[in-house]
Amino acid sequence: MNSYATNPMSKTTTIVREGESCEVTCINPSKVRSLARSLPRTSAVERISSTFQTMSDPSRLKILYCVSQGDVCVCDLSAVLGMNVSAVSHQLRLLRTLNLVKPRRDGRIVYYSLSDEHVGELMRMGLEHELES
Amino acid sequence: MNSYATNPMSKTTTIVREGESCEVTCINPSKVRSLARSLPRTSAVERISSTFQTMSDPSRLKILYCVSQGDVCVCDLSAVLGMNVSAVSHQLRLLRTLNLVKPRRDGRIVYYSLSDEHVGELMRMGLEHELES
DNA sequence: GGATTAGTTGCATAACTGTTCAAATATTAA
DNA sequence: TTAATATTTGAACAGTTATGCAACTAATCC
Repeated sequence: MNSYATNPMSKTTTIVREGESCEVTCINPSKVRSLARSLPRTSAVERISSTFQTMSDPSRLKILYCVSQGDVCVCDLSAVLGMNVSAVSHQLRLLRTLNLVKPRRDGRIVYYSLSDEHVGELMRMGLEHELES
Repeated sequence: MNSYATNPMSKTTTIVREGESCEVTCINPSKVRSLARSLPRTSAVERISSTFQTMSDPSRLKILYCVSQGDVCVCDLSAVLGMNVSAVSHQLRLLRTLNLVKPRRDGRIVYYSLSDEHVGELMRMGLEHELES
């Protein structure tokens, strides 16, 4: 095979990554090829992970919880969460940009509500598991 | 009421936040009290959000996907993902610390597999939604 | 217009994070 | 023991991010 002091376990095989073929060294070629075929491409994984990232901050997750229960204004969110009004507004802007919440103005007051049901589902699932463990 | 030029919408009420009672100014006292009652406490929210944070990185999410399909060694993960072996190992250590993956040594080779079914569920849900949209 | 309230935004900053490089450890076989 | 391989680890770095402050806009009522 070769003249090294130990037998390397590694072999080489060809896989397709992000649409382009490339040769890689690995231990289990068939497993690697199988994974390379089924792994969603980076663009899709990035979209999913960014959804999770939105829910990865405690303050933001609390905000999402509140607005999932119905319309809540900035001032009330600030009161419930014990957060600076400015901090709440910054987070709401982020959520607005991602189309996860939608604002409704009533005079000086702006009410926010959850507009993405998928995020609501993931949040409920996370909550359920946490409370039962 | 008062002698200001405009009528403020804000009122004050008392809620319980993280176990301690505090007076807050808000627009809708009853809504605020209701949210304050149902909002899980910070320690629980932090645990949930840290689960989401784990899945908020594309590389880590790919690793989790791979090890959810069966045992995979570091070298093969590196090959499939096109990542530095060291980077993969760093991420695996993090996942190990969180008890999300478990290692199994076979000689020089260490195989990792998913050990937290809840994370697997959340990942599948995220994937399903992404692929259908 | 003028004064007050509700909310937004830009900037600065401190904290965190993912990756790489280099060095170390663990295992195997000659 | 020696050499090679598979993985781990520590340190450093670049990039990101959540928050607070101050200044701003938007809306209301006199």
